Amino acid sequence: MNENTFTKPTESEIEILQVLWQKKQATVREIHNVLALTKAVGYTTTLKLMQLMLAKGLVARDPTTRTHIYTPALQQQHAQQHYLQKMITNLFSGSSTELVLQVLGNHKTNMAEISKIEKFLNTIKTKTL
Amino acid sequence: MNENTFTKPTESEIEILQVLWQKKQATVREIHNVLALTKAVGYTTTLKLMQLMLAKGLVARDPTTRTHIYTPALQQQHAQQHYLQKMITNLFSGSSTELVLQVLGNHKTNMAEISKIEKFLNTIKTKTL
DNA sequence: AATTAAGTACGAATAGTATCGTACAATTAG
DNA sequence: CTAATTGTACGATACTATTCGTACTTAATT
Repeated sequence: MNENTFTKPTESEIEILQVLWQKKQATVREIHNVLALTKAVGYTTTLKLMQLMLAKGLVARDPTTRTHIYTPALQQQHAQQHYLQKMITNLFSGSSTELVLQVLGNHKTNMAEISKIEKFLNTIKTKTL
Repeated sequence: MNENTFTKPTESEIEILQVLWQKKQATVREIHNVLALTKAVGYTTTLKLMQLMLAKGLVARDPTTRTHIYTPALQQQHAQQHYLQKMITNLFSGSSTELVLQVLGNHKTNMAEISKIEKFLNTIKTKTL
């Protein structure tokens, strides 16, 4: 698997990646414990999924230790871009601005965050001019 | 199917809904023609999908005419919110602001759109104060 | 009226995803 | 040293989604 090729993770795989992105690395047990907090799933199911993800090149692992340690092999930002693009196309008729407005309208955003966004808009402006 | 119950459309179903949301209403043939522009798919496949969507309550149709006319039964905004929420949770570690910044960074946004966003941020500000 | 064209209905095959039981291996506890 | 515990490997199964062929129906054309 070439690292430029984006292998689309399934929904379950994204849940696992999400944990890996946050922890940087984790064992199957650790990931399973996190998933088990929000849904009923057997340990071997998580294990199997991660083995499949390894085959797809979505994760890497250190097999030298008895308990394998997994790391994400797909950058979070790559996945973010892929799914954002798909979402803009299929759900927002191609308008990224509509998506932004929808998010801002539906989620509490505090002052610090608003400032961050405003600051970012200003840098875009200077480039646009 | 109760209208408060959100039946999660599959990916193919969203593609069909996208066409319906834009056209407001359409026949199977019309939708199929649009889908055929971007992917190879048989007419009866599209038909079958739409019949399944009818059963799920994702679309409605007027069967009094020979060629049934379909309308979306799921509001675009509801689908948008559902998938945005999921995306924020699974791909952006729960941070809607991160998502906004990512979108703004990856998509050309012209002055008119920037202003629209800034205006919206200002209305949020007054509510936050 | 008969033929062709355009439509719906739906069973069945295929493909993709998720789930878990069981076998086996290695480590740890007694 | 033997048991129990904890881990990996992987086949089998169930579930979900997608695809399309074929039968049938209705309308239009000749």
